[in-house]
Amino acid sequence: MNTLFKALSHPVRRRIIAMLRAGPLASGDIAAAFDMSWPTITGHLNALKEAGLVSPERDGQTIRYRLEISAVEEAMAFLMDIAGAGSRADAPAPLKPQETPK
Amino acid sequence: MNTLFKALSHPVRRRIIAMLRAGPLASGDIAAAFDMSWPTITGHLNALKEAGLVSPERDGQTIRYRLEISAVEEAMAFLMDIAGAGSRADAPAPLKPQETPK
DNA sequence: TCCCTAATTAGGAGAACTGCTAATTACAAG
DNA sequence: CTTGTAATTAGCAGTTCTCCTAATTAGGGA
Repeated sequence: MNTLFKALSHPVRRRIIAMLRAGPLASGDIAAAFDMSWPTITGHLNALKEAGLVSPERDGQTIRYRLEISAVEEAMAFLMDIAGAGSRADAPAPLKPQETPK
Repeated sequence: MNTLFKALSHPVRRRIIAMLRAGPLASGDIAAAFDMSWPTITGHLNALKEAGLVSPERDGQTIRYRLEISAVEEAMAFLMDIAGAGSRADAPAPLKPQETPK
């Protein structure tokens, strides 16, 4: 959960995710879409991978990254949990604690 | 959008948001719920405020923070946009660009 | 084997983040 | 005005993030 939101907190990483909506892309194709060095993009891809947001698949020389919807849904679940209960004092039942930050 | 996800990326800030689901709370009451100094919590509240996730209201000496659902919904909209279009190659229509990171 | 392309890892500089203590502001009440 | 409580701002140390260039790994083809 922690790495998930941290991964989402950088504009370049969010844009990479948006690119992958249409389907898997090679690392190089992603890097080419940005005005940054390829190693920097690799770093962002690693952050996304660690968060479970993407997964790499090797195909010969190229490595293609696929978007993992389930991770996106996990983040969404957290937000729905909060948006669901308004700021009214008569909230129904706050649900389970669901997170216990150290 | 940027500050929004950045605000959500810290466990303490997410827990503060979760606390506010039930209704507004005073700064001191929030600080008391954590094992950290009050000024540190003030810092987190400022981050949440800048992201539009909470808004402060003064009432005498105390300052109460209220959760702003609309900001939560904004973040949710971004995620739905992505989860909506799967990783299938025949995606319908990627929607508007909606974000153009520098 | 040797070379080329695809991609990652290593290492480091500079900025941003996160926590603290001390000092300050804001309000209420005597 | 002075005192006390609520809360923020100021300033600083240590850590993490973000970007770069240089070096390295991995695979495909001559």
